[in-house]
Amino acid sequence: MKRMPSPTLQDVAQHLGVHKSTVSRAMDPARRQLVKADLLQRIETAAKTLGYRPNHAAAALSRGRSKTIGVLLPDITNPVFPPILRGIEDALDEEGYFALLANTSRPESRGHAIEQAVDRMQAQRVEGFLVASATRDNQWLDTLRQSGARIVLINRTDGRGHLPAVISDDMLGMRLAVDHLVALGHRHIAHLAGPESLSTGMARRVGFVQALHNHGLTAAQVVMAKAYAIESGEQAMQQLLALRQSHPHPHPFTAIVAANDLIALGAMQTLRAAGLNVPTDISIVGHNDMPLLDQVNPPLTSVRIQHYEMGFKSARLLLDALRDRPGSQDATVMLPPQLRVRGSTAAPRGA
Amino acid sequence: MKRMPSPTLQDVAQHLGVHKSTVSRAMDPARRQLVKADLLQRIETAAKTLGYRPNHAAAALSRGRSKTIGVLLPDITNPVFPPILRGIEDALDEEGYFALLANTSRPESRGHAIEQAVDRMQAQRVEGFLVASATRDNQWLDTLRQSGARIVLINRTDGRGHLPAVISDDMLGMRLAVDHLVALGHRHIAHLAGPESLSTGMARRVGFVQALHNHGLTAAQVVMAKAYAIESGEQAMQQLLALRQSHPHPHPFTAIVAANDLIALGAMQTLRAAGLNVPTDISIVGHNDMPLLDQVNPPLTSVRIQHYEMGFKSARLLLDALRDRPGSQDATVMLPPQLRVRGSTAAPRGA
DNA sequence: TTGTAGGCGTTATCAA
DNA sequence: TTGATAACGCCTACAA
Repeated sequence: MKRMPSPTLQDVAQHLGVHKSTVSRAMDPARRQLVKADLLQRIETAAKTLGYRPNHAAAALSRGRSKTIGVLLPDITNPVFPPILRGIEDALDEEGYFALLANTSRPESRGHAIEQAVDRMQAQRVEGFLVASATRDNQWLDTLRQSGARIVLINRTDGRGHLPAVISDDMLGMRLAVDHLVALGHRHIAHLAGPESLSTGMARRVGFVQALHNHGLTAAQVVMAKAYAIESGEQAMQQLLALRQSHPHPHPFTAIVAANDLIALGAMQTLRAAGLNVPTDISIVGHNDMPLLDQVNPPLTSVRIQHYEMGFKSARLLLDALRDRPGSQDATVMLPPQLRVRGSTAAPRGA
Repeated sequence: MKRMPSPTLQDVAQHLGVHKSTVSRAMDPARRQLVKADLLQRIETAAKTLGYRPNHAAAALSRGRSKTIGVLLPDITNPVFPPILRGIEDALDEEGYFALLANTSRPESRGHAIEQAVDRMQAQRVEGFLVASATRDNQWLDTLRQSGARIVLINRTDGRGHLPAVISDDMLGMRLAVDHLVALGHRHIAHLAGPESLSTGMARRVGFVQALHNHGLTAAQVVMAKAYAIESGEQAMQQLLALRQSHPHPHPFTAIVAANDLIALGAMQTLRAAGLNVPTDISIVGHNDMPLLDQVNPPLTSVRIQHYEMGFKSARLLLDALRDRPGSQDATVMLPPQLRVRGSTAAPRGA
């Protein structure tokens, strides 16, 4: 039959007795017009019958653009990331780009996972990076930036430097949560914070305090969960209940804002185990609005973040930056979250 | 400063006054031994100080291996796919491969989404394909196979041909579900099936009937859901209840096996709305064991599929096939599912 | 409107 | 053990 290797421009060219440059032109939408109409026609049919497929690897080498970008995220298995990734790929797809993905949180051999991934991506000559890994330890990020790489951050900001980023407005998110609870009549509200080492953990805690302040209120209590996980939520809630016992207060908290849905779910379990009812005894608001939250008992009120849009915008921002389109420099795009009110929040007892 | 483009083998070579071939050898672990020890040393330090980074695009062109494989799946946003993808990438990572991902289900311009994705992947010269898109309409898959591409299927089989595949043992899965219910005392069990157009939909329905048959039982009723979605589950359950009314039976079903968790969740909602209690009136078993199922009310008993392992094995299988290692040809690997028993199943009334 | 030549950064094959 | 040369397939000048 035919030979194994797929035909090249050269093959198509000599099949027609023309030069490969001509075929190259004919294949490029941008320069197609430079080829006479009927020749173009013949080239196209020849290409089709020979089964020609462009070799992007060769084009990449020649033009220095690989049409790939690197995406770094902790773990695609964490439900916040799939919509982000989907947004990224939908945006990249429009321009013929592919994402090279790396899950940076590996149980084994942790530590250099990120650096290795970045190395491999640079070997593949990715044109830029989308970084959703949220650790605030940034050694590698600094190195990466100094190497001149194009970078856009997702759902996190950059401590010192000013890298462009697409984030959710955590101040607003907390304001929505707090305003909702205050409107229901709550005046004593506690916060189950996320790890301070993550930028969202810190931003949401600050946002929570600020939102209360807007109402002339102060935080009833703040306890930090060790991780964004159900068990951490359980533990943190136990601490919160212990605090409540050891420091009896004339007005104990009647509502809780959690930095994350998993923390909120853990808290609900602990409350249930302690014989407290949600929402009649205590209201709870989560954060992220992950899937199936409407199916738990009670359905969890949560701050919905525009994950898909974050992914999409960040990819667009990066693509624009690669074109050196101005206006995309150092931009920090903030997306507004929305509150999804469900059954876990209600007016406090006797309100 | 230094020039923008990253240094090449040539740069490193002339920095040391040696030939680039030598540097090339020094950089390749497999041929490193052919270089004298001290020269190797000098080359390595020179490479480090110059900031040399291998250009994989060039290597790909030269060696004809891109070190990338294409992954086709409907939508990463569907919770079954993240663990599969994670498994794939963990396996690929071990060999320095990257996955190029395409979400094949696009709302707009549906139809040619898959073909376009495949085209782009072939242009990138992926070395093989991992296909988790489950439609049983296979025009494009046939074309792809005939083009000589290496393919491994995930969570689906191939109608006519015999492509290697990694699937879950759906017969066993249904047997686990049915055995569990029968052991609890159920004798009249209905099935909410998935779409017949998906291979899992069909396989699970067949498995269900077979599993009942093993006990000398026959299916109380089978209704097909239009999609793997909560709403479809609600609708299908309504049909099931209607059937139950219109055809009064001396022994109405006391348990339901759903082809999928979302269908099961929808069914639970409909049952609740109809004033029926799960599990006291009716037991329900789901399928897939998606995240947060232990948090719904009641916690859903479900057949847990080894998604991560499916991804990992499929990638390994493909990598082995690329090396022409025998034993990996036409292999169909079947992974055993497990039953996760939770609160949605109990003994039937009066048992 | 088409052809020619050279180069992108590597690897492979010889030769030295 | 190292060097020289020719691909790999495409793109971009520039020349015709």
